Amino acid sequence: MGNIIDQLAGVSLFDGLSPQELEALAAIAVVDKKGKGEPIFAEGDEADGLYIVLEGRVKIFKLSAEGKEQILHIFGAGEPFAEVAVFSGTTYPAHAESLARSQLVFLPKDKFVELIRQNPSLAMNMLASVSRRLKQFAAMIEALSLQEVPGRLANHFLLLFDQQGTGAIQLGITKGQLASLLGTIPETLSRILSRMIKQGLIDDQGARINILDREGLEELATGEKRL
Amino acid sequence: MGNIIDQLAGVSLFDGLSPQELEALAAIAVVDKKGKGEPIFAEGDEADGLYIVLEGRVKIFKLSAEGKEQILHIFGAGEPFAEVAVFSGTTYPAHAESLARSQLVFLPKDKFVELIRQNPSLAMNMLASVSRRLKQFAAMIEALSLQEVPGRLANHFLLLFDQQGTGAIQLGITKGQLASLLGTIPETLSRILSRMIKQGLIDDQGARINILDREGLEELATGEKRL
DNA sequence: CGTTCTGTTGAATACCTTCAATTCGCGTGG
DNA sequence: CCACGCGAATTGAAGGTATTCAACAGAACG
Repeated sequence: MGNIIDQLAGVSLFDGLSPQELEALAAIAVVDKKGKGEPIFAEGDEADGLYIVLEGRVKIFKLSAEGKEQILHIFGAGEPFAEVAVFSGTTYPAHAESLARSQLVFLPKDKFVELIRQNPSLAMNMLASVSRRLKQFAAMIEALSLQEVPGRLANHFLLLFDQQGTGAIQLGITKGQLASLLGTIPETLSRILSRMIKQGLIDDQGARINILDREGLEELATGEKRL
Repeated sequence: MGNIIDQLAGVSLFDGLSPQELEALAAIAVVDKKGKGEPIFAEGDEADGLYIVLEGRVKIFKLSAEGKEQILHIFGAGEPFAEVAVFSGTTYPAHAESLARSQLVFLPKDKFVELIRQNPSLAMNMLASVSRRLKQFAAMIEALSLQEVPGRLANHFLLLFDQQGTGAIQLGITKGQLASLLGTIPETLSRILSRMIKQGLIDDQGARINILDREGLEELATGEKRL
């Protein structure tokens, strides 16, 4: 199917690959569809390869003994995940679940490693991708350890603001998921949102948040001020 | 200096490289010595390359606005750090400081990237290294978000137990540094240690800790029990 | 129109941090 | 060799932030 090749060509991880190389990729690719809420793999599962999201959304998360979840990442179209599985260890280090009707590409470990070996550009792209991920995780550790929930939330809003270029932010996920992404629980998030509203920092319209006072959020994020 | 080549040959990141390749590495390597407490780079500094610890210890850490520090990693002999700088972004994402009299090798970004391009094995080794790091960070996020300090500490002890293969653990760092690594402060660590002692889980001899009840620590780490 | 999932709010509690005061350990200099 | 001094570690009391548990409101969905 030329279709798969076209879709792979749009994945930034594969930027700079020749048509032949893309074809080699497509040759080993397996398309997989998942419904909303359907698990993709569980932590500890045998790791046979990595995935790329063609369509939909996927969450990567850890679970505590008591069932609390910490979302590590939410991936959308064009993003690869579980690359770690290919290069380190034999099992997946976290859970993956589809958040919507999704279309995925699975690339088997062994064959993919061969392609990387033969392909310096692909290797560099992989390194860039994993390194970016590492930086994001470092920022997450910093946030969890050195900031309180209001600061983390303010940070998140500012990030979305910059990404979306508008004061009318789309969360893109439920508030419960946002709480889990920030390392807290829905109740706490709800309380902090209402405090932010009371102070005129934001306006809450459900899945859309309006940034009313960017300055104020920045002061929260840097710890200069508190709610 | 053949000396440098020998030392680089002992670095696992360079496993599988031919003598010529090692020589090419040595040709671009710059040796650097740092004293105890001396900064190596600061977060936000222009990132020109990566480092390898030949001797000594280096801590990588984030700082909060109020000056609290979160240690991300402590590296010893043979370990590379700041690889991220080479592949993603132009500035270092955290601070680095020497914890002892250290000898470092600096590898300039541009030249090192060239070597990777020409060297699939080196690329694979780099990918494995960064991926391992990513897994460690994921575990750290999990710990910070889903475990309380006693659980994190128990986990850390169990890790050292397995690494060192003996119940007489050497911390290798000060308790203050351990606190920062676990995302807490010395006072809290101290209190929890004394509770662990009271319950007969461990015995505290300063820089050495004796594991008296591995089972009990595991129950703490999994959340089955609390202090 | 009812059922279910998501989100909100309140009260009580738990955990960790902050601040302050000692104590301990150890290297340095007398 | 001992005494001093300084940083590291410990301990206590008070306070703050986030979680837990429970009840309820609201939105989404069939």
